[in-house]
Amino acid sequence: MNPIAVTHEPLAATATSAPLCFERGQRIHEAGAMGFPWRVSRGVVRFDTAAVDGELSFAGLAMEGDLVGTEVLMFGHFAHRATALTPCQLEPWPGRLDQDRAGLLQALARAEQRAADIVALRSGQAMARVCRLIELLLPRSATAPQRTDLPPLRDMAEITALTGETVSRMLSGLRRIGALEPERERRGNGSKTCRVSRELLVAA
Amino acid sequence: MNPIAVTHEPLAATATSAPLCFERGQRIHEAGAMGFPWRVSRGVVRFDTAAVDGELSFAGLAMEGDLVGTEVLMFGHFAHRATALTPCQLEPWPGRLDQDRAGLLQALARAEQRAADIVALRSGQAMARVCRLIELLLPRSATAPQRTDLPPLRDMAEITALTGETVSRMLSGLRRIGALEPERERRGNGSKTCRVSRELLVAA
DNA sequence: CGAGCGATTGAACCAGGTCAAACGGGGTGG
DNA sequence: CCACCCCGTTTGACCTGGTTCAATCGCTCG
Repeated sequence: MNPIAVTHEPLAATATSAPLCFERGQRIHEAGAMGFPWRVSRGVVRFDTAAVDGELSFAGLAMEGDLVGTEVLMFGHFAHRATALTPCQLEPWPGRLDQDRAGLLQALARAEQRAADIVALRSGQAMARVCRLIELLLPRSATAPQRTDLPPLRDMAEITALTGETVSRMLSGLRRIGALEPERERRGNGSKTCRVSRELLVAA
Repeated sequence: MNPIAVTHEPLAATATSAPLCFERGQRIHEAGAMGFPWRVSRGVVRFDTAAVDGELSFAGLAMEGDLVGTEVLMFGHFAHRATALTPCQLEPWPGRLDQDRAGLLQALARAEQRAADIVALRSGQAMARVCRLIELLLPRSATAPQRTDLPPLRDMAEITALTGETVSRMLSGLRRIGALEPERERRGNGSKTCRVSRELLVAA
């Protein structure tokens, strides 16, 4: 559908220097597949890992500036499945193959920060978790309009360790107090753009 | 008490090449303090970070082989408070200051693994979480006796996102079925060494 | 001995899970 | 064009696992 978006195989093989775009829900790479590391230049990426029982389960997020799949430089294949949680854009990393110590250090610090974020996303009351998640999904630039394509309920539920029903109830609550407003003009895919009021969000 | 253990200040300043030992509960470094990165050679370290409200809250774990405080190489100070969750031993990292790309890559992969572990520690039923935590605290070597100094209830509660009361009930349950057995001969500090049956643990 | 603190246990409560029904919108086939 | 289906979402009613509050215990240290 999106002419820019392509499937994993060719892009992983070419490691072109052009950034690549993915739509909400699109697979970026499969666990165990081979490829190269990426850097998220826009959007949010979801990781899933194979649990002991073989089931894939939520394992983490990567956001603007984070690296994706650095483990291929060690193990030769991706440890997690990566999916676009919001429309997002990735660029090959490192741009040049010289040893990028500073980049790695930064990635390490970011990874730890991200881990702390995720712990926070799964702690506390249901409403607070959902609000934190929405906040995380808002575009980083403060000037940008506060609107976002919310991921499917199922994703939000797995990320916050709640059930879909509970997330739905929380979203309803947010709509009721005006913190969240559905926008007309839905695109062909199931995405539902919402206008978000940051103030009401943190208040809720 | 332990003659090997020393407080944070001197060791952070010296960055000696000798490994350092900490007892259960001992502070390793404070958030915001200056110092050098470490590598955990034995035991488990707990991180706490200042939340938005200024409160310190659980943010992660570092286990055997993980790096601690690499962010000082970027920011000049520690991002988290680090505390010894079990008796543990740290060594300065890197041993030599040449660019250790492989080490950094490994650290990155480990950090992601750790993040996934922690997500797992805070998901699912209370009993399962407590069991997973205990398993994580067991010494890594398969040959070693399956015993461990359990951290204070308060720590276990914060790590698993449960209450102290619930953790206590779960531990009582594990003792009842013989998966956990308190050992006599308690040391001076509050530590309670326990014998653990891995089989019964995973069964519970 | 008594103070203090963590751990344990009990009882009541409630936030969120579970189950089930209904809704809505997009796609498909007639 | 409409009928139908599919699937994600919404909403309600009920249930329960874990929290909360509180009382007690046990150990350590003054």
